[in-house]
Order: sequence, then C-alpha cells, then structure tokens
Amino acid sequence: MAKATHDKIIEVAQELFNRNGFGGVTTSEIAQTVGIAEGNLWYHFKSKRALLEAINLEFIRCSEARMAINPGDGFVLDEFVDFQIELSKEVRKFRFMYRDQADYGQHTPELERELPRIYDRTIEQYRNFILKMRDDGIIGISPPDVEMLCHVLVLIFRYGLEFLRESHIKLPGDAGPITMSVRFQALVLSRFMPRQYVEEFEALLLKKLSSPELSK
Amino acid sequence: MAKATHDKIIEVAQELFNRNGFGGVTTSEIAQTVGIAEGNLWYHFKSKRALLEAINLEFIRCSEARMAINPGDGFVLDEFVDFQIELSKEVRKFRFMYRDQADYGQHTPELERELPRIYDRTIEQYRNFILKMRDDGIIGISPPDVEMLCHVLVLIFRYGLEFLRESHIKLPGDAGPITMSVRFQALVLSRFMPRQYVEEFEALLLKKLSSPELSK
DNA sequence: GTCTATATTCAGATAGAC
DNA sequence: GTCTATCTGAATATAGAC
Repeated sequence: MAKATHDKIIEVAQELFNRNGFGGVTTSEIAQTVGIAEGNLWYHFKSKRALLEAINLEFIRCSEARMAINPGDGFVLDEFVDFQIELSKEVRKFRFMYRDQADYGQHTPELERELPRIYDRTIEQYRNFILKMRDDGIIGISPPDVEMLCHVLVLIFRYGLEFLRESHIKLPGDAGPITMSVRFQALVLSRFMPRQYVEEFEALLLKKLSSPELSK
Repeated sequence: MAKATHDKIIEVAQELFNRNGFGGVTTSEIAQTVGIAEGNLWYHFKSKRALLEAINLEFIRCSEARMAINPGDGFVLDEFVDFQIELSKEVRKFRFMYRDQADYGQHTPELERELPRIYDRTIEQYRNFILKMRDDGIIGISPPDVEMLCHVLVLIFRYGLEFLRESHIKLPGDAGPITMSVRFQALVLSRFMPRQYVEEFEALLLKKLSSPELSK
C-alpha cells in the first residue's frame, strides 16, 4: 500500500485543488475523500505545502515535455492543431495551477521561478509555428503583428476554460470548453490566411476535435 | 468621523483585496492599514462578509452604469474606443472581483446571481458595436463570426490584465497593461477592416490611449 | 465611535499506540 | 502505514469599558 496511498493522495488533492483552489480545500477534506485518517496524510506529506510541491513539480515536468514540441517536416497546420490539443490537455490537467496567482499559497518558490520561463517558451512555441506558417505561405503577417498574435493566442488558451466556466456562456453547437478555446484561436488566426487555407484549417479542426476525450 | 472611517475601510479593503484576494487579506491587516483597532472594524461591518457585500454592491451599481453605454450617432470607432476605456477602468477598479471565482468566499450570492447577466450584457454591448461597424461598412464579417468575435474580445478584456501580470511578459513599447489589452483587441478587430479604417483606428487608439491615468 | 481584552472556531500539524 | 487523540496558532468575532 506504500506507493498506492501516496499516489492516491496526489490524485485526489489535484482533483480537489482544480475544483476549489488550494486555499479552498482542507487537509481534512482530502483525507476524507481518499478514505484515510487525516493523521495518515502527514506520514506521506510532512505538510500541506509539501503536497503542493509534489504537484507543482509534476506540472513543471509535464510542461517541460510539452514545450519540446515544435513544427517539424509535416504540414504545419496539422502539427499546429496537434500542439494545441497537447497544450489543452495540460491546461485542463493542471487547471488550479494555471489559475489566479493572487490566490497566495498556490505557488511554491520553485514554480514561481519557473512560470515566467514556461510563459516565455510557450510564446516562443507559438512564434515558431506562426513563422513557419508565414514561411510556408499559409499566413501573411508583419513582424510586429507576429509578436502580438503570439501573445493573444496564448492569452486565449490560458484563460479560455476559465472564461467559459465563469461566464456560463453557451455558444452555438455542443462543443466542449477545450474545443471552444481552439475555435477562438482559429477565428483570430484564420483572419491572416487566404480563403483556401481557412477551409483546410476548418476541416482539420473538425476532424481532430471530434475526439470524445476533448469534449469533456 | 462616522462616514469617513466607514468609507476608508471600504477603500482600503478594496485595495488590499485587489492585491491579495479576499481570502488573502485578514481583518487585522485591514484595520492596521486603515489605522484603527480591529474591534472598531466590527462596529462598521458586522462581519468580513458584510464588508465584501458592500463592495460587491458597489461593483454591481458601477457596471450597471457602464452597461448602458451603446453606439450612438457619432463615428462608431470613436465611440467604441471610449467604451473600451470605460470598461478598462471598471476592470481595474474591481480587479479582485473580476478574478478567479474559484477563490471561494470572494462572491456573495447577490454577485453570483448578477455575474452571468453582466457577462451577457457585456457581450451584447460588443455585439451592438460590431453590428454597427458592419452596418457602417467599417468591417466585413459573417453572422456566426460576429458571435465568436464578441466572445473573444470580452475574453481578452476580462483577462488581459491578469495575463500581463502573471506572465511578466514585456511587449515592445512602454505601454501600460490597459493599453495592451486594448491593442490586443485591436489586432483581432482590425483584421476585419479594410486598410483605410485600420489606419484610422490606429490613429484613434494612439490619441485616446495617451492619457496618463491609463498607463498605470 | 473607538478602544482593549477575550472568546470561538477550525485548519494544519504532532505524538504515540497499534 | 495507519489510526486516534490532542495541540497550536491564526483569523474572525464578541463584550464591555471609555
């Protein structure tokens, strides 16, 4: 039962933190949900903060892997959509960490140090994709607009889930929140494309976003 | 000193909540900052929650006034920029309330009830401006894209400040965060305009965003 | 209206038996 | 490794003097 309880605690805590925020979840609540005594919690993690650190580290490790994704030899729009889906999974899985940093306590010094770098590298990833699209003649865009566009797209991704959740807005179609984020970005990005690529892009999104795991 | 202390408490609390969130500010901290004994706080507000309610109500009242703004008889781009500046002031002033709703306790039932309506009406405002722009031949846009565009613009406004704060991103130019939000939106919106209006829009932004109170 | 002193509550954490 | 019992400290709130 050694590893099992340890992992179960992390899993449950992450789930609860995602739902109610770090400060909005008590250790008693975590223990209860896991189905163990609260005292047992302190055997596995010496403090609530240590539990947070474990999750923070997993997040850093996970985003490190995602940040290695870059445009390759294939069709760039195809690769771009795959990248977005990867990013969307990360945002969903670590929702509470991607959440308001003003909720103090939510971020360890470790994460606090890493976050600007994660943002920078994510912007850079978008830049790589956008420049590739430009070089391949798929979009027409000026250098200063490239920078603005990267930032706008990251902003949409970062906050798309929160926006849909808190606004209770229902958009036409029965698309899930992640699908919606991708479509928001598509609206912006496709305005830089000639018509034939817009249609191709649309078709790609339609195909790749139909996976049931994305409509949750 | 009756009204003065009461108002000072609200003012200080709002400032602190904006900085650290509702849960991240203690009543002791508020009293200390105001320069009164903590006991005195409970004379003016029977609970921390009552203090929050007072601020929440002021927010609802304030946004009610802003939501009455609609395109009039003037040049729609001019009116649109004025509207955005009004909205930006509201977002800045009530930052902590516009913040993550997962920070439980931050929202009274009253606000919880009003928020979806505030979102709906804000979307509607954007829709009114966009349709007016379309009708005046300033932008070309399809009906389904109108809906998407409204949502994307509100998303950018709602989260622009948070994004810039938490990403520590520095964009070219010495623009303040609010200026940045407006420019992000302009990037998206101007892609629907013919060239001559893009330039006119740019000129308007340059003129209206130079106010020193917006560069904070 | 404002203060000081005190009560209440509960989340986070420890100790030690099993 | 897991439990029960208990402690600590901080934040919210009350009581009553001035």
